[in-house]
Amino acid sequence: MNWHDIPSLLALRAFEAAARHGSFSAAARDLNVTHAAIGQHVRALEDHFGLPLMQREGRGMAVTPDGRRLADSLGDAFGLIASASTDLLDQAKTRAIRVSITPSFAANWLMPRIGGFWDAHPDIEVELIPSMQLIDLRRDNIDVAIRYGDGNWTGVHSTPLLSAGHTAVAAPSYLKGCDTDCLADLKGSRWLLDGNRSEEKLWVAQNGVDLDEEDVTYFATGQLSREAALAGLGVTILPAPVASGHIASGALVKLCEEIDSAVAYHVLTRPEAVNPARDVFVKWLKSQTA
Amino acid sequence: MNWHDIPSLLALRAFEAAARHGSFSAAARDLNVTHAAIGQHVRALEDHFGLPLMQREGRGMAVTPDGRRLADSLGDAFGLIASASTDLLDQAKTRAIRVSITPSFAANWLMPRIGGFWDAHPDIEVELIPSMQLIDLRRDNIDVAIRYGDGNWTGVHSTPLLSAGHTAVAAPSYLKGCDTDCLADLKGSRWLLDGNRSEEKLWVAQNGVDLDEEDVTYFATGQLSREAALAGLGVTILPAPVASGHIASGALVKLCEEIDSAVAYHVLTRPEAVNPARDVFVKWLKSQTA
DNA sequence: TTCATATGATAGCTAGGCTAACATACAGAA
DNA sequence: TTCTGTATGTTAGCCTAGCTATCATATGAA
Repeated sequence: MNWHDIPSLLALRAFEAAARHGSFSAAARDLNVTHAAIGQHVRALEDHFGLPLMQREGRGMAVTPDGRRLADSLGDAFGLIASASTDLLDQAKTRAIRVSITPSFAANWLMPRIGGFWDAHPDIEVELIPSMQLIDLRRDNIDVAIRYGDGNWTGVHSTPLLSAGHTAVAAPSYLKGCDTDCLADLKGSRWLLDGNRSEEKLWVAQNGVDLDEEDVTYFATGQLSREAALAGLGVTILPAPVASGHIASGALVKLCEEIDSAVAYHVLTRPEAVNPARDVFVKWLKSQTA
Repeated sequence: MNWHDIPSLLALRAFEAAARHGSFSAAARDLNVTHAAIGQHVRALEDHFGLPLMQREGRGMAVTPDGRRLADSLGDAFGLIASASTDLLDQAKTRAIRVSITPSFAANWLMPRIGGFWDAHPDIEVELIPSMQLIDLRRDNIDVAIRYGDGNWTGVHSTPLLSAGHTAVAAPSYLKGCDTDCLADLKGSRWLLDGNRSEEKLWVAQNGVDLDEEDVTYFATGQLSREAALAGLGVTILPAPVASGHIASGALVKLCEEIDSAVAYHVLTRPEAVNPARDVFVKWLKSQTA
């Protein structure tokens, strides 16, 4: 396709609108520009083709036979473009929004609540994608990601969803009635920690417990350390939203909780991506923590 | 047609080229932009539609099924636009170029020569439009105008074609052998002048003849005054190119001629209008005065 | 004649489109 | 395995195509 002989697509669009309306002013209103812009485009096309396309007729403009032929072809072409665009937008509206969440957050916070979203929005399908890492929203085609941290990530828009201070918990069977007021009271316990979470070790150290002098077992994932605690094997540390579910069910007991934590669960999105359904879901997420 | 839901036409063009080539770099070469421009456009479209359109595949890019559907529609649409544009350009190439000339210039300078142009360029049709006034090239759909004056017109490109100093002439039958060296020698003659040409009166006055003391008849048009002179009724003043034809035929005798005149015949065009045939004709016009 | 609404013309503004430059990734040749 | 050519990814910053604002003239209805 030799684009050299084809004039400005914006000029062609302006001309097609002017020809369809028989008026520069009406075309301007249609395209949200001034009549001057339409006029300039049409003149430029007449210069490019070396033929008059429209001419004055009273207050409006009449299309010449040459102009009529061009306008008809352009109408067909832009009609195809409009149809293809609309079809794709409709298709995008029907696809599930892809949400990346950590497995623990999904199990303990989101799943218990997602039924409410489905009830309220049966027209919006949500595809939950468990993932442990911070992903690339664009490359991985993710609409929303929920991640635990300080929210200071580049390239995405992040808003805090809910606070997630560290919480020390253990199974009732492990505690056997032991009383605790602070982390230091837990000295001598068996610690079950996620080897990846240096923040947890820091929190414990900052609260009077030297982990180097404690009985600590490090697990490859937080899920494994959590399951070990649920089995009554010792004390573990969970983010508050994850812990709350287990505590409510009585499977774990809250021993000590971090107040005013800098870390939280955040909602990550790409604002340049237009997606109304994604926006509805994010709004619902935030309504669950109000 | 709701243009609000339709993304940038330039972005759609970039995407169609990338899809057709399976490569940002090849599309860039096709459209004479950088691969970065293509990449940005495709990403912007993916954000607009909320769907991936192309994805990495080794060194090139593969089109997704959604992208393929869009690309096919765009290919059809841009094909229509290309066809319509090319057809109109071809049509413009075949139409006659419209040349506006004054009747006297046509009769005395152009018509004796135009046969040479037709012989050299049988493929270019020239439509001669006699007109007395300076016209609006665009409004009147004129490709070339040839006009007499100082060339200082706004809104058009003018280049001098041939000098056109004033020339005093009379029929041999009127002169009856009278000898002249300058205009002053013509005192006492009957002057036949175009009432519209104040420049001619000025020239005569500047060369020693007070027309207020002469026998002067003013005509409504230059043609009438010229025909009166051809009939032997007196002395008239013509632009040199108009006079030269009559002098060569012996119908008129040159009495006195203006040297280094500021006025000339000029070729007027609109450079913003693209028209190769017009350019060929203008080039030929200038070759006739080299 | 007056008034509303059209197009014509153009100086000047601005943001969409692009480039330049540097990055990483892929694939084939040596 | 290494090197090289060529692909895409990213982004700061430039710039001109596209537009607006403004004032002009022209048209047609009241």
